[in-house]
Amino acid sequence: MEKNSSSSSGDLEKMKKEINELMTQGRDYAHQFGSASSQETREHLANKILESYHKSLTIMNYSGDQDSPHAQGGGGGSPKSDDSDQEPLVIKKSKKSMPKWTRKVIIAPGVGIDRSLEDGFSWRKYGQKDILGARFPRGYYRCTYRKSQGCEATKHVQRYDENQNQMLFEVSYRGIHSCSQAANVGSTVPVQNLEPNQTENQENLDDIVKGSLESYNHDQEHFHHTLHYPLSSTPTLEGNNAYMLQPRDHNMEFFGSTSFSNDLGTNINYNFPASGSASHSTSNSPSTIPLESPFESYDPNHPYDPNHPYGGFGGFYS
DNA sequence: TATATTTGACCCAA
DNA sequence: TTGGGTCAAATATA
Repeated sequence: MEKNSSSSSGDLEKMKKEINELMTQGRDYAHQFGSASSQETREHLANKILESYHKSLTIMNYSGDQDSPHAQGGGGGSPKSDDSDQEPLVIKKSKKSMPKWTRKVIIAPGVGIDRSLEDGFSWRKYGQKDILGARFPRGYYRCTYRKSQGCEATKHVQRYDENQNQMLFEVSYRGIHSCSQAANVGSTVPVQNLEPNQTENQENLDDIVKGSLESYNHDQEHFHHTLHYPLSSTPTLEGNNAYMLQPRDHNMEFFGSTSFSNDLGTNINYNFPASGSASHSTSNSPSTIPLESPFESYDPNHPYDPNHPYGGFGGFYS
C-alpha cells in the first residue's frame, strides 16, 4: 500500500523543515511578545505569530497535493464541479487535501443567528440538503469570490437540536481563502482580531499566544494546537450592537470550538469562548447576504436584528 | 437588470 | 446502494 511514499519523502522532509522553521519563528515571536511593553509591538508580534501558524497551515494544506499530484487526474474522475470555472493559476486540490475545521456555536435566545455565525467572509449559498439523522437541513456555502478570484473556500452550516432555549450550530469550513478577503482578514483560520485600546485584549493576546505556544511546545511533533479565543471581541465594527452576542443568561452559552485537520494527519484545535468579530473586511462585497440560515424559520421567537450591515453575516469571529 | 437563493437532479465516495 | 456534496435552472429580491 505504500505507493510513492519514498519518492515524496524528500518533499515531506522539506515541508517538515519549513513548518518547523515557521513554528520556531512563531515561538520566538511569542517570547518577544511576553516582554513587549508597547501595545503596538504586542499587536505586531501577535500578527506575526498568527502569520506563522497560517503559513504552516498553508504548507500542510498543499502537502496533500504533493503527495498525490494527480489527485483528480486519472481520466475524468474529477467532478464536473470546478472544471467549469476557468482558473488559470489555481492549484487544483483534492477536497480531501484541503484543511478542514469545524466550529460549534451555541446561540442563546435573543442573539441573532446570522451574526453569531458570522466569520468575516462573504459566502454564497449554493445548496441545502437534508442530512440523515439531522433534524435540520444543512446549508452549503462557498466563497462569494470563487469565480472572480478562484477562491475555493466552502463551508457547511448544520443546525442541531439542542433544546428550546438555545440553538446549536456546527459550521464546517473547508479550504483556505485565497481571495482578497483573506488578505483583509489576515488569516482564514479563526483568530481573534485585536483591538488596541483594550487592556482586556492584551490579556487575551497573552492567552492566545501562550496557549499556542504551550500547545506547540507540548506536542510539536503532531502539530496539535489549542488556542483559546476569548470573546472580548472588537467593538469597532460598523457600530451598534454587532458584537454583543453575549447571551443574557449565563456565563457561557456561547462558545466556539474549532478543529483543523488535513491529510498530513495534523490536527489543530481552536477553542474560543465566542466569536468576537473584527473588522469586517468585505467592503466590496456586493450586497451579499452571506448566510441566510434556513434555520431561522424554525425559531420565530428569535428574530435577529435586521439592521445587521451584511444581512446578518458580515462580521468576523477571528 | 444583476445578483443571490432555492431546489431538484446528478455525481462520487464510502 | 446510500448519503453527502455540488451543479444549474428557476425563482426571488434589490
